[in-house]
Amino acid sequence: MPELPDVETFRRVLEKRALHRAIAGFDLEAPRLLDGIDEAELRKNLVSHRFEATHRHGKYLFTRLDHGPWLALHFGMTGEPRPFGPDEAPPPYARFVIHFEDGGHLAYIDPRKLGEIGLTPDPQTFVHDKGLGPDALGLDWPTFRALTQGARGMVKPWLMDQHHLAGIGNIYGDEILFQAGIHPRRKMEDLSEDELKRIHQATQDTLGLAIGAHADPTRMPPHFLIPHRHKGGHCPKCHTPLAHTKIQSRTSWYCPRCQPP
DNA sequence: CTCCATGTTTAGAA
DNA sequence: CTTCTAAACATGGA
Repeated sequence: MPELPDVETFRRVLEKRALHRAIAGFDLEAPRLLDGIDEAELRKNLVSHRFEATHRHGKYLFTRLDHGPWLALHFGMTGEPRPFGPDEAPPPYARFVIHFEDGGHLAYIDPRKLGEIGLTPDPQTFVHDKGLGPDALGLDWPTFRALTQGARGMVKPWLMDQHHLAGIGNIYGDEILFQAGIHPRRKMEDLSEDELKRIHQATQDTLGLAIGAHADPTRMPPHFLIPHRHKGGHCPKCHTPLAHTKIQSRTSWYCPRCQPP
């Protein structure tokens, strides 16, 4: 699930459930998740401290500790934060569980262990070091247009490249191009100003509506592609059977009528 | 058993 | 140098 709307939803969960609570300790079942730090360093930075703020950039979630540094979380393909109570058992696939002194817990669940847990002095430094582009949400048209200047290659991979824009993955890349009426294999250098504008608008609208739906596919607006992007699915706008193709070894779903080549 | 999966990185081909 | 493809990572679900 973790693309920008999912991670924004996670951020709101942490904002409500993880701040200002003293950390008693943690269990780390999958040390491979650590990125650039070891368990001892993580322990030194978390234990007896508390989270005081949250921030999101693209698919990364940050929480600031009371002594300055930020915990940086990436959720891979299957990661998700999940708070649970003092008398509850940890959820399945809890790879990293923070225990608060008040008895509550915060689990980081990740069946496939493709996520990342790290520390950074601040999100700006982190974003710079990773070479991430600006956050896809809230990007204005002049900035978006400037980013696309000189861009080449297929539009879908361009949108999904975190160095251009941060936050769009395979699912929302399809959704944005569907809403914009652009075929995923169209080339950046062939897109008109009007088409780029449609992609920009669709990006803002799609991400905003998805966040409004708490990134829950069952709560997406009726004109969304997401609930239909599977075998036998039809276009929610014109009812044409959906088509799919492999782009960069990922499946892209689109409507062959609303998104002509 | 086989195929597919929301991400990122990397090797190799073109 | 850039673009594109395939695969690897680890694991579960259909």
